[in-house]
Amino acid sequence: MEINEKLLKPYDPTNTEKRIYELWEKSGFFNPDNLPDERKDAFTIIMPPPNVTGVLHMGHALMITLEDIMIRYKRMSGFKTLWLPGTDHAAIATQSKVEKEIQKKEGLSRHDLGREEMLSRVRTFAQESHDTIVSQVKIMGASCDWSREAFTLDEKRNLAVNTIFKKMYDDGLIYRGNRIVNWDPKGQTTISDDEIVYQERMSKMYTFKYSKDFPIAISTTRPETKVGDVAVAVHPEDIRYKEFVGKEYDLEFCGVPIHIKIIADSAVEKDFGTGALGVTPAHSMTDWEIADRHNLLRPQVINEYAKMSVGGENLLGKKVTEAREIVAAWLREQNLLEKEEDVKQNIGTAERTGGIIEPLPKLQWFIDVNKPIPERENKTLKDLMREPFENSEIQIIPDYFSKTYFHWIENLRDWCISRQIWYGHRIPVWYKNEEIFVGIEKPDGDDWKQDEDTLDTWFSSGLWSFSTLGWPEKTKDLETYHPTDVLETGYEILFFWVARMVLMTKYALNEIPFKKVFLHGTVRDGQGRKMSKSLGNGIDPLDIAEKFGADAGRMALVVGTAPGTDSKVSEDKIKGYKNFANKIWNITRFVLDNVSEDNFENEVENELTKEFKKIIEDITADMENYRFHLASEKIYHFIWHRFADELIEESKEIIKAGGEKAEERKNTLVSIWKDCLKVLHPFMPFVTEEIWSILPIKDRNLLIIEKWPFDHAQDKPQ
RNA sequence: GCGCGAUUAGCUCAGUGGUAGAGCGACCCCUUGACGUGGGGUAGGCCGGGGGUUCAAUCCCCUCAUCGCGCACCA
Repeated sequence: MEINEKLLKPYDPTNTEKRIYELWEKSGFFNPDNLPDERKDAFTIIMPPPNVTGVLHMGHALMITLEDIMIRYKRMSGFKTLWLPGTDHAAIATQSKVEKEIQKKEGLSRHDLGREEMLSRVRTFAQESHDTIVSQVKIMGASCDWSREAFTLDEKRNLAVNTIFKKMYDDGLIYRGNRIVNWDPKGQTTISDDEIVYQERMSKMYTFKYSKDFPIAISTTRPETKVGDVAVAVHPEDIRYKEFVGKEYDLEFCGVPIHIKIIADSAVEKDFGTGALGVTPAHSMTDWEIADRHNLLRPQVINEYAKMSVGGENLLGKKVTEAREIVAAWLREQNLLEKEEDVKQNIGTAERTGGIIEPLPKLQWFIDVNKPIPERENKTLKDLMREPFENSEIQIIPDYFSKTYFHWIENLRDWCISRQIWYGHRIPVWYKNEEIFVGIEKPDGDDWKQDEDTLDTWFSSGLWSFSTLGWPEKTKDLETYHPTDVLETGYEILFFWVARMVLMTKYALNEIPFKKVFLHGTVRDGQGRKMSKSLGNGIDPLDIAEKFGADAGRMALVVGTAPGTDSKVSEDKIKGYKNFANKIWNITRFVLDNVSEDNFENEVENELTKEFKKIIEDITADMENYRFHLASEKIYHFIWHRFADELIEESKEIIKAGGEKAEERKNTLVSIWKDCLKVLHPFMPFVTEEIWSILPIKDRNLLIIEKWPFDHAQDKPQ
């Protein structure tokens, strides 16, 4: 057969991939509305929206690869496939990134710029970042429906956010309260428990008495907070202290008058330190809860800038770290210090700014996770998050992650959703004198002033599975594609995101958001280190696509990477799959070189095609069961080491000898090779599509909509 | 402290209740018209230790050790 000129040179992914992607986009097949035939069953994945904080990294590349594999496989299997892409405004992450840049380049803070100017700067940055991300997603070969693209902060999503906020407020699930929160003094905002990163540091533990006359010694690593103490708590069964419980003392501690009551509370560990806990309600989560139980005062002694807000000249206005030294020195001087020891301590820092978290009481908005919801059979939001996993409506892959999930739910506290930043969904609450209005839009009349705060970015992310489909409107999309089939994401955001999507979706629609959660691990460098800017060991997916082709990068990411486990990627590994792309290029050349167009028309069945059918059956089972790491390896292995190394090698003799056997062999090669390309297509879409376009097939479709070569509808209804 | 995972060839990792697998690397051979981005071959593993269940365990159970991760935190 006459050979296509392209095949005479080695495979060139760089030029091919771009052209092929345009071909797919033009075909319209990314959009399920345009798919041929009657397709009844939908298969839906909503893409976890990358943050508009910069560019894509290998983790995104893995996510896109896995989702694209699922979507392409299902599209070829006759499903009405929707893969809906989008991006996340990532409120605090994006704003703090832009703030840092402005600070660095212009020496200005956001307050120097003002709310409107700052927001406009952030929006510009977000737009640029968005454009970059979209082009990168395309380079990876993602067959997602761009006509339905969404953004967590666009108008439609804002309507969804405000609608559900109002609903939760009306149901009493959202409340405004003065409670202790995690305050980030550096970012000047609250953050949720999940945005805290604990760092181990050495610090000093001081054991001392408030005064000479006080009967009990206490231990602390934060003596400066002790000017805010209102009680000393001991365990109810601690005989050492029983006689003191109930007594009250008026003292002066480092120049500040304090009133201490001795109380018994079982939250206190008898064996820790002196077994007595100085209770500082305003600056410790545990102590706040103790104060709740014992009805204690909660004097605040530290302000939003992590400086002392009480005391005389010696303390007032001092940073907490300075105040710590001052109080310690005072204790030594007064001879009150009994012990001073070095201890390891986990210190909470803000994920985005690195600021040391200062627990403070603040007036904020919260979601109550323990309140019964009448229209949900009096279940709590916690219940709604837990149940779909308990009764297997939602399955996590790999399933051992469900244990981690349950563990997290158990420890869940009310979710603080208000943030003192500007970029994000503004809280849909308006105030006028003593009045408060919660609604989807600004109320009529003048003088209404909207709440200054914005919502935690995970609030809008939690709606993602249905806000993207048009909710609160009753759309056709919502009816067709919800609940979605798979949520594919990294295990590190199981709590941040997965749990919150379940919460929001169960609450808003009384449906699960997805049937399966497929978790992937972290992509590490060849030595197993996390890729990071500071280490400079990051691999840029774009460089990879440029150098080796996106197909090669995709294979390197997915072969052998079991769900939920971390993987290592090196350029060597990727290079191997570039070679593989070239291999199948040359296999095609051999096949076309040795067969005629007639061989493409002939049906054939023999031992070899039967053997191959078994392989496809096996691979299909892997695809159905989300074992893409095995499926990809199997087709790779078959093509290279069975088809090329053995079948082609022995074909040389057979074809040379000629006759009937030669013809049958040619038919066999063509038949198997066509199906190899189909099976490989979800993994290496570009090179397979390119080769498909070269094969002499009559009435050819694009490979993207060719039928998967195994009819599992009869064998394995999934 | 509680929980989860890992421990398999030199390296990176799959995998299965029935005499151990891949990729890369190493060594030897092949400069044969699809491809040297190639082909053929060789070496190399008491499948972390100990115990148990079983006719049979790398796989299931218990336990220990080491590493990693998550959560909670001790004030």
